[in-house]
Amino acid sequence: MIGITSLRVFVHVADCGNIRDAAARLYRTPSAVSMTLKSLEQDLGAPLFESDRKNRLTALGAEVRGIAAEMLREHDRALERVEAVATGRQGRLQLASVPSVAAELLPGLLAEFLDARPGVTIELVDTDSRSVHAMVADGTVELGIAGVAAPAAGLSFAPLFRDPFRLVCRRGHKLAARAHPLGWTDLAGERIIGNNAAAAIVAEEYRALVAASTLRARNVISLLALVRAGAGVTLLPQLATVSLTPDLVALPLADPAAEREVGVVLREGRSPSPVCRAFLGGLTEACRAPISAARPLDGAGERQ
Amino acid sequence: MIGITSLRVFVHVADCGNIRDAAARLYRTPSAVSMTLKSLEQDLGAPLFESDRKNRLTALGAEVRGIAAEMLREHDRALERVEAVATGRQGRLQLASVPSVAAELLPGLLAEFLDARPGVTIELVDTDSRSVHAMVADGTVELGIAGVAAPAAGLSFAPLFRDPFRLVCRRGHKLAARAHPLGWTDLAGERIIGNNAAAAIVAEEYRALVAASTLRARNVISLLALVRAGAGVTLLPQLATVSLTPDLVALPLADPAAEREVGVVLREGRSPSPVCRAFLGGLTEACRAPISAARPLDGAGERQ
DNA sequence: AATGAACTTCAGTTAATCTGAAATATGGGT
DNA sequence: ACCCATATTTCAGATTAACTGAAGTTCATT
Repeated sequence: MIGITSLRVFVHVADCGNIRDAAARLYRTPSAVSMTLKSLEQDLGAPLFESDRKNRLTALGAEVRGIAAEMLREHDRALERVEAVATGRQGRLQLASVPSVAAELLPGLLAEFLDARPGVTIELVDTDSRSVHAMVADGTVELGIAGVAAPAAGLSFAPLFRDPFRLVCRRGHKLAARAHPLGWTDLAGERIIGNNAAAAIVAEEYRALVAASTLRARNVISLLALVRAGAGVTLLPQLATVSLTPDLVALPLADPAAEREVGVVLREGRSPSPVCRAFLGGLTEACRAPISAARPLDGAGERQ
Repeated sequence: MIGITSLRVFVHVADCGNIRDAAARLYRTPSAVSMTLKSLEQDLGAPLFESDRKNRLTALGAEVRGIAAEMLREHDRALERVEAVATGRQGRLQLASVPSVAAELLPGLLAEFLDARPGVTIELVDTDSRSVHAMVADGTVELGIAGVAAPAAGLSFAPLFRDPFRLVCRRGHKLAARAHPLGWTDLAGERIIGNNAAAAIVAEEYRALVAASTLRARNVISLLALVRAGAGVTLLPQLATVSLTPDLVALPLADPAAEREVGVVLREGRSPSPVCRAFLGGLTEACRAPISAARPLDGAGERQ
C-alpha cells in the first residue's frame, strides 16, 4: 500500500532535485530516503525519475508530484486544525452568565482570551441565574456562570467566588450616613424594591421585608432608575454595584449570610471542549487573584 | 505525532459507535483499535468519547471527526488518482502519426483503448513522417508513429511493421491488366505523381522516374483525385490503399526493397507515461496479429 | 581512465504496531 | 441492588515496518 509518508518523501526529493538534501530536510539518512522511493516506485509499478540522479521526473513522476503535493497540503492543514481545536486555539464557546458577571468581570477576560486565540469564537448570553441553568441543561450553551440553584439532574456547579449583598440607595438617603454595616432592623420602614438577584438571600428578615414591599423590578437599569427616583432602596450583590453612578451608594450589610455564591454550571457527563476548558482556566484564575482582573472584586469595598 | 491511520481508526469507531465493529471493518483486533484510540487521545490531550462505550462523542470528538473524515476522503481520492495515473487508467496521451496509420489502423484501436479506460484523454495529430519525428523531438507529442528517419539525436525508433509500396492507377489503366508484379521498367513512360510517402523508396529507378515527373501532391485526397482524373499514377504504401474507391486499383511491385518501415518514435531518455506504455502494448499487439486489428493489414493483399 | 559525488544495497538495529489472553468496566435484566 | 453477558482495556510477547551505517555501485567530470 502507498503511504502518505512515501509520497511526502517523494515530493521532497522532487523539490530538492536530489536525495541528499531531501534526506536532510526529512531528518533521515539518504539510504532511508532511497529505499522509501524505491518501494514507492515498486508500488506504482513505474519509475518516478528518469535517472538515478533524481533531478528529472518522468511524466508519471510529474503527475504524481502534483497530486501528492496537493494532498499533503490538505493533510497538513487538516492536522493543524485538529491540533488547534484540541488545544483550544480554535473553536466556538457558547456561554451564558448572570448580568453582573457579564458586565463587570467578563469583558476584560473575554477580550484578553480572544486576543490570545484568534481562531476562537465566543457567544455570550446574559440572563438571570435560573435561565442560565436552563440553557446549560438543554445544551443551548456549553458553559454557565450563575448562582447556585436547586441541584438539577445532569448539572454540575463549581463555586467561583462569594459575593456579599449591599444596600443600594440614594447618596442623600438617611441610611447612607450610617458608619456601620446595616442590620435588617435598620431597614424597617424602608420600601425594598425586589429583584431577581436578591431572591438568593435566605434571611427570614429580608423575606418579610420584601414580601411587604409592593415594588419589584427585573432589569438592573430600571431597578436603579427606581432607586434614583426615590421609589425605594434595593439589595444587589457587590459586583453589581461597582459601577454605580455617583448619586447612588452601596452600603454593607451586617448579616454575613446575605451573600450569593457565584460559580460555573456545566452539563454533567459532558467533558468540556478544549476552548471551554481553557476559558475556565482563565476564569478561575481571575477569581482567585482578583487584582489581575479587569475590574477588581475586593477593591470595590473602598466605600465601606 | 498524529498519524493518518489513527484518525482513520477514530472515524471508523465514531461511525460504528463501538470498537468491536470498527475493529472488524479495519481487519484489526479490538485491542489494537483501543490502543490506537488511546494514543490519539493522549496526543490530543483530551478525550474524544464521553464513556468507554464509544457511542457518544465529546465536543472535541465531534469536531475532529468532521475534519478527519473530510481529510480522509481527500486522501483516499488522491491515492486513487495516483494509482489510476500509475496504471494508465487515467492520463493524457498526445500522439502524432502518419496519415495512413491514423486513418486505417488507429481508429479501431483508439476506440477500444478509450472504452477500456474512461479516464484517458487522447490527442491525435496526423502529419507526414518528418513532422512526426519533429513533434516527438520537441516534446509536442509523447509518441509518434512514422517511418524511419535519419537517426536524430535523442530519438528512438522501434519497428512495428513493413509495408510494401503499390502502384495506384485507374481500374481501366493498361497496367491494371498485368497478372504479375510490376517491375520498374514497366513504369517507363508513365507519369508518376510524386508524394511524401513514396519519398521513402530508395530504388534508383524510381528516383529517376519521379525526377522526370512534373507532378507532385502532398495530400492523399488530392493525390488520388489526380490519379482518378487520369493525370498519372502514383505509389503508395499498401496500408494507404486498403480503402480505395472501386475505380482505383493498387498493384504489387516486383522490387522487394520498395517498402517503408513503420514504427514507434519516442524521445530517448524519457520513460513513457503509463498511458503511453499501455497504448504501445495494444499497438504492437495489433501489429503482430493484424487479424485482430480493425482493418487487416495482410488481408489487403487479396487483389494481388 | 581516474576521481569524486551521489545513489543503492545490505545486514543489523530500532521503533511501531499487532495479537491473544486476562483483567476490568458497563448496562440491562431480575 | 445485584448479576450476567458483553464490551473494553491492559499487558506481554511477537510481528512488521522503517531506519542507520558501512560498503558497493553508478555517473559525470577532469
